[in-house]
Amino acid sequence: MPRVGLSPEGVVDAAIALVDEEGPAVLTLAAVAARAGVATPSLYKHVRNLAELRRLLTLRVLDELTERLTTAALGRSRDDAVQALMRAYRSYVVDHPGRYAAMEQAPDPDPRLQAASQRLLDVILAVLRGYDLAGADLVHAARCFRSAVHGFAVLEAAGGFGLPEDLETSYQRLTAMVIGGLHPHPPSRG
Amino acid sequence: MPRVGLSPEGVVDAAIALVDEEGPAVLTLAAVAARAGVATPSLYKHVRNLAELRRLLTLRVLDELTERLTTAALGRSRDDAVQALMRAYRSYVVDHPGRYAAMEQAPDPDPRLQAASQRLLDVILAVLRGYDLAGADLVHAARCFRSAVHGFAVLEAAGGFGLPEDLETSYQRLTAMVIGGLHPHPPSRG
DNA sequence: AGTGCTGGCTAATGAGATTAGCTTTCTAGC
DNA sequence: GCTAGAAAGCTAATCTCATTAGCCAGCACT
Repeated sequence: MPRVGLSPEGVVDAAIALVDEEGPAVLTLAAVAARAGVATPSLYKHVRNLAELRRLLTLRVLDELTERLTTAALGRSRDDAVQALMRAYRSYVVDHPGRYAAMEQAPDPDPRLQAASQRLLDVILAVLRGYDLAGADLVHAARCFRSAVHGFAVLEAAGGFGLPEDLETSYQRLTAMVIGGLHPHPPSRG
Repeated sequence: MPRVGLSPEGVVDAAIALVDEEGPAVLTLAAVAARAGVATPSLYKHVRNLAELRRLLTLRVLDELTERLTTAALGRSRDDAVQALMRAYRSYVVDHPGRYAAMEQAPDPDPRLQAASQRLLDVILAVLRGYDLAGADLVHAARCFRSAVHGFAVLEAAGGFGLPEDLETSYQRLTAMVIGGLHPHPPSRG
């Protein structure tokens, strides 16, 4: 039997293609093996087990996302940069909803994942530092940013927005809300 | 063998207790059966299958959440109500992170689930109507609210906020951000 | 041509979901 | 109290999938 020439990256490629096409629920070693043209046990020559494959998948997605965010933020600052970041984030999710939904949520002690999360966070922090934020305020702002953006992403990727109103418009409102939250607040009228 | 006196509700109770204690990953029929003191196949007398159990779990969580939000919003309006809603939402997640994380995300055609989602949405819409929002604007506002609140909830329930800064403070900032987004915007300074 | 590593395979084990079919416990009605 | 039938449990069996063990061929380098 001719060798397929698989590699850890190739296995992740197959897994990514799979979840892109059929959603995160069908991510099994059996399905990945079938798509890679190989028997299931052969995958173990490249990845330790299913959990590891999930981890590598998450890593890949985090890196792709960071790449897009970095590119989008380059040469921009403050509101302009926040807007670019948010646009880039959603464009990734819209382009690859299955991939985004397949990402692991639980915190993972794997240092590669920690590093990837940190890189993603760093891009966000770099942009937020453009406002006069420091220390704890910067952390709180980053959490607010992530909550809004990730919340929208999860809901959209999972098909959680049922109504027909335009999602692009909703996202613009969300963007305005986030940007508004980064500026000093006028007195509220209740 | 004496009957355990199980019921669909009892099975869901066991599943809830399980995910509360050990997280969403261990939700299997085998584990639920063990906790209920019954052999795995016996569960099929009460729920059609694992997917159905997940659905019932989600339904239960949605209803509990709606109950809390409804109580919190009663007698309040506008910023006061939004604040109460958000506080109640997070308190539920903090009280039962496993339960929240175990909820199904994918849209489900089951009419019971659709109805439960609608009830939850209705509470939010009722509060947001206190601002001068109508039609599409109301929908966009509700989506922003859900994104922020659900995003924070998911990240917190999954342990996604690694840094030591106070989460309560972060959530207050998020609340301020959401409320700010519901008021007319002052001109931005970039 | 020879050797060793590597990637692929088959066989086997074990968990978990699901189905079939049997048995026992309640409950209602007599 | 006695019994028929439904309901609720159980065991046995099947299927899918993850994982491990152990075998064999292709490839790289001598």
